[in-house]
Amino acid sequence: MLTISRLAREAGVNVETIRYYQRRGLLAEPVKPLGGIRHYSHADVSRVLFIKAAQRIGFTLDETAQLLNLDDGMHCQEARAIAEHKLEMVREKLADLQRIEAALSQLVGRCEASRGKVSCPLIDSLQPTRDDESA
Amino acid sequence: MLTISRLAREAGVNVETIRYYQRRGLLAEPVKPLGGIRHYSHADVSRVLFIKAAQRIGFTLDETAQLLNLDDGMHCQEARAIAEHKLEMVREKLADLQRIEAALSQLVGRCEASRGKVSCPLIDSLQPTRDDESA
DNA sequence: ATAGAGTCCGTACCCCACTACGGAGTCAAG
DNA sequence: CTTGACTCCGTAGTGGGGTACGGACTCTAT
Repeated sequence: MLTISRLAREAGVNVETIRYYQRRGLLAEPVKPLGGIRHYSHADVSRVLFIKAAQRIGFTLDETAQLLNLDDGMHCQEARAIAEHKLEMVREKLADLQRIEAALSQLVGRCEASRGKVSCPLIDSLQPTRDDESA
Repeated sequence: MLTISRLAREAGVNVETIRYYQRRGLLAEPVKPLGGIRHYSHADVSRVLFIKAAQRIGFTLDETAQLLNLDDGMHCQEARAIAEHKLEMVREKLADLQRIEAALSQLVGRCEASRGKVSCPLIDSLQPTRDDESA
């Protein structure tokens, strides 16, 4: 069982961040033993680490809250709809990242050989294939 | 050749956003023909689309500016150092996304079958493998 | 020649995700 | 039983990434 400051330290965030996540509903506030001090578990550490990881890959706190709800368990119909939507987002991000990865690693490779100026077709790597809108 | 508002429309952003990116140095300001109006190219559209895609996968504008520098071309030594660093970030994000993808698609699969409550080990999917810190 | 739409530029404002601060309470060590 | 570190809670401030606004200018179309 951890105090709030240990939870924060183990998760690599500020104490205030924990309290902020509680206000936002991403983290439950443990019951306070009548005028005392709240206790946290290692599951809370994992939860905060997850939130931080989700943010790094571009999810907002609201989106992350939805992911956490899926983890917490909910009824199938709802869960499935949300999961499918998130899955779509995830796959788009994944595809973009893979294209960036390819472009960057090519650049590194070219740099190994050449000794002048080099550039990297990064911008092109992420252009939407325009089958749609022909304006 | 485009006006600023067409550039903005084609890239799906606000005119003010274009000007903001110029101030931040992510987009060059085309020369203004003496008391006239600036013109933009389709390359600028691509550039803005790239910025937006980079943001979706969790890069800040400063990081995105670095990626754009790589695209613009720079000297090998510098380029390579930056590219390798970004590549590392990209691969971490990729790994996290792949883990989330696996967890989500499992959840969707389970939902197909069951009809009660389901949950999804999302949090666990992103836990850092703790070889380090043994406190 | 003038109306209306668009541009230019500066400044101010907004939302999100924190982060800091301050006063009151708690708790363990000396 | 006091001191010092920590907790609790509310409220205020910060930085990133825009967004809005307003006045002067410019560029067509009529």
